[in-house]
Amino acid sequence: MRPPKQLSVNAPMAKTDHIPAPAVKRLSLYLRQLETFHAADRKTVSSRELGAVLSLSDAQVRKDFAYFGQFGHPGIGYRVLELIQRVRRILGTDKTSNVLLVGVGNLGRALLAYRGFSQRGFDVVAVFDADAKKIGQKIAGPSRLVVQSLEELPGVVSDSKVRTGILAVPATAAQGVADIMVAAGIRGILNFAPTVLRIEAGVSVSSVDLAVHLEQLSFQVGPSDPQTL
Amino acid sequence: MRPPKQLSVNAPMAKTDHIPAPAVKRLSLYLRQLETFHAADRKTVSSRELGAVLSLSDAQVRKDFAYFGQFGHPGIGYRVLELIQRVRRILGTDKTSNVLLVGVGNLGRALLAYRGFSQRGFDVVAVFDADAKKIGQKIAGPSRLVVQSLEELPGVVSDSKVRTGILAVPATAAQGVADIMVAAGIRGILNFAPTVLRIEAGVSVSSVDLAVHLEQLSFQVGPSDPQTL
DNA sequence: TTTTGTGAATTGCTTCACAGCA
DNA sequence: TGCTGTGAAGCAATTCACAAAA
Repeated sequence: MRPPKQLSVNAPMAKTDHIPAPAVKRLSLYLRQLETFHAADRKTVSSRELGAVLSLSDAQVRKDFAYFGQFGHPGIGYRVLELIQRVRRILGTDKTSNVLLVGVGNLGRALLAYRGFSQRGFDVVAVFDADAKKIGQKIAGPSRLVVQSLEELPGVVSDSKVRTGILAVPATAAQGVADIMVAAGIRGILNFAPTVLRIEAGVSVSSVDLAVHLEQLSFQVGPSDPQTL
Repeated sequence: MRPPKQLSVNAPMAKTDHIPAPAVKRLSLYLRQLETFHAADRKTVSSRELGAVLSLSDAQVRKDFAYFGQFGHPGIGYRVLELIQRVRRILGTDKTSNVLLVGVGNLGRALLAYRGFSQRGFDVVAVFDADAKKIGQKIAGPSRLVVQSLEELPGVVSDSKVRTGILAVPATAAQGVADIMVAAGIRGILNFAPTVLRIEAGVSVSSVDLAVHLEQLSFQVGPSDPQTL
């Protein structure tokens, strides 16, 4: 299955045969764990170790990386720092990218205060809200962001080359704001509103529904009232 | 090297042969959509319609429900209200359940203000933080909650029959707090800290890593700088 | 040795297609 | 007719197992 495809100075992401979505999801988890290993000064790690921490088989780990090229060193394992850099490149987070946020309610403010985004290469460069009372408000913290009107969104997208937007508005407003984002040129939306967005093909949507996660737990934990039908 | 296989789900319904995890996930999405249909006064819905909204095949929808029993009516479809009730029972959200939250930072406050939880049958009955300065603070809103010390957590768990906890603390504190939760009898943890929790079998964990979702989008959208190595 | 990378085998999930019922 | 429920088929993802490399 592998033609003599040496990847040295070539092949940025050449082999996009077809990558399972679950593998891409795990890539983020590997990256996070690799960064933990790096912080602990580990130089190399084997597929077995990395898998054990994440409750995955060693074969799973190796196959996931193999979708993207040759990353490991037989007899040694994977070099932590090298693998971090290559995974970041695959995910497109090796360079910081600009994102915008719409919806400065409780959730929006929490997301703005969340340090994890900038640590992982995402920089919130503009904030919008539909509520006229919020426009002009300064966001607490070092960001110096000021809440802008939605009307200014298209201009910001083209000026700042923003490709990704975070949607933290009520469910009833989500579709309308999403339409504005897409029309302005946004190519990916991280949606926190508990509703289905209808979006044209070519634009990616990732939805996070907090209640859904609690329901999944509820199912796994089982009914508190074990009999009953 | 096999990942641990826990989960001894005690069968609430007769036919708990083995249910695919993706099917359970979709159940939450079906429920949300059914509630939307109900709000629009729809009395029945076919697998085709329900699937179309969620971008799923009709067969997928029927098979998912079939894992749990006979829900539909040939020639009619599914009765919306009846299906809502049965899905809620399956997920264990037909009766409100008590949950607790640890970590009253930005994210924790946003989660406390999120109405979605109570709408879906979850009631946050207690809030904890490790920071002595926060203990005793009242939480804004109608809940009348007061931030408590972690030392009081075990008592609250047994008194209020809390089985689920939301973890909204920094990554460095997450494992320690999780251990306290588990020791106190918590059976399910919704974890917002970007770290892997090591938890004994029999306790479920669902992790939400906000940065991971952005990374997935980043991969799907592709590099902003398409050439380059 | 240890450990990767990968074809082959296996497991699991989704779709197909149709019997049966309203 | 319209639609569900379900075995069978098809496809996708995971695990197995081993050659090759250090």
